[in-house]
Amino acid sequence: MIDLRVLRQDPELAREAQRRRGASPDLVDEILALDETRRSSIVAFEGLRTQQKAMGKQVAQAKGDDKVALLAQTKELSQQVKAAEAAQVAAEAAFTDAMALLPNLAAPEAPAGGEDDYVVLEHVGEPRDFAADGFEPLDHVELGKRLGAIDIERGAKVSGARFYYLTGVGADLELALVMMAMDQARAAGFTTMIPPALVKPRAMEGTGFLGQAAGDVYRLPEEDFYLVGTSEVPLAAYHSDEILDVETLPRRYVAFSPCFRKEAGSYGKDTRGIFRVHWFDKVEMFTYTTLEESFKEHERLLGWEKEWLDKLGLAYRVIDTAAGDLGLSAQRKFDCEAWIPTQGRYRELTSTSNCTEFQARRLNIRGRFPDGIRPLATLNGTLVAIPRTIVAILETHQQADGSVRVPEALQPYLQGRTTLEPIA
RNA sequence: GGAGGUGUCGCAUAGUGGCCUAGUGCGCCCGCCUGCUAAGCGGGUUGAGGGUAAUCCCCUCUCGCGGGUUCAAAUCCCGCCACCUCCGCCA
Repeated sequence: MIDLRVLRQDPELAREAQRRRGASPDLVDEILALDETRRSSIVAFEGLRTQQKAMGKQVAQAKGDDKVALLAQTKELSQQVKAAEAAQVAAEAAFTDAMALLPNLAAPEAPAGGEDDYVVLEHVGEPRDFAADGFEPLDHVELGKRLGAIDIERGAKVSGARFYYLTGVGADLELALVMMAMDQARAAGFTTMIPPALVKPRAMEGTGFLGQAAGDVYRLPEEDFYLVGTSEVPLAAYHSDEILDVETLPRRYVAFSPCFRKEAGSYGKDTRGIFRVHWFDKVEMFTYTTLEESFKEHERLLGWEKEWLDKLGLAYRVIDTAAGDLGLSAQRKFDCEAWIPTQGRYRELTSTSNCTEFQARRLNIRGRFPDGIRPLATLNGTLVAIPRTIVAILETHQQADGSVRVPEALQPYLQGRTTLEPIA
């Protein structure tokens, strides 16, 4: 939810933001009209309620015939109050529903347009030149098989398409990556968290995942639970309905959790291997801070993501996502895309979003400032999404004999192994 | 899953239909007093929304949440949620 005051004072700002996302600006005017209706219904209700309270006092003190007469009057007034209250509740709901549809206002710096209108901010490292090394790179599916690291056939047998087992050194690799990521985050001052992966609708709705992304979310209708697609959800909802002292900010959390995604609408995309799957584990960074600080914090989160990819020896580029590709909650988003040798292109490995006060308004997360109470800003950033990172590592660091070199920083977490060798 | 209990303004409590505009104590904040501190004295101290551009002021809502009964609900009734105790089941 965006700031209603801003919307009232400068609706053109919001209309323009909608246009830059490729969305309709009419929603803004719809909301303003509903806000007017809502306010007049409040005035009407409060007036009647004040009358009712005054008469209630008279009734309490009156006796005999006076009381009987007063009761007849208050009875009628009571009906009016009820009607006015119902009208007010309805107006409020109509307003809130419309407001929930309005995405965050994209940052002025975010490029206008859709998915393909991103701006490349920088390239780090050079894609590996396999021609110079004198061999054709294998893809991660083949490498995973030879190393005994990834079992896709049995994943499909047990759970279906887009499922997999990490086995042997593959499983070791996940645990190593998780520990290494946690160590980096802990050193940066993050509090380690293991959050629930099943959440109630409020948490999902509040983080903005029941908007356009709703089709991608698994739901347990029997219990009215959702399976989270990212630990951003339980981390954002962690402080819902709380007022945090501003001196305790920023609050930085890093969570390990499974992530579940239907991947609806991506039929035929990335069907080979474990690049796009229904379930994976992820280590996610999350920050609560002030709106003013959020922009610098966003840069810091990006910095930690880059530090991470640097340590893994991956070539990547950083993109500034276009307004239309921001999702409901984000004001600005940077993606780090690593070079995947057998795909011959850069693919998203991590993503960091500044949601400004958008999620905080929906989840009622506020800060106590010297001059009052205001919503906080929330930000999130991937440290490591396991399968994609494994894909990038295996393909990038493979050697002619089918073995894979282990990046130096990762070696201590893999029992000192410097290479992963094919089995049998 | 079953039985019972509890849920009031940061904490602890009072409040069994109208004088509750929710009292009191503790804590906290401001001031006074005071060699310093403590004590004492006075005032303030939930949050949301509306009137307003407004940190003043006025009003409405807020006693776990949602319904209902009533002219009137913290109080009575129903449903839900959370926590506690016990039983069952289970990794």
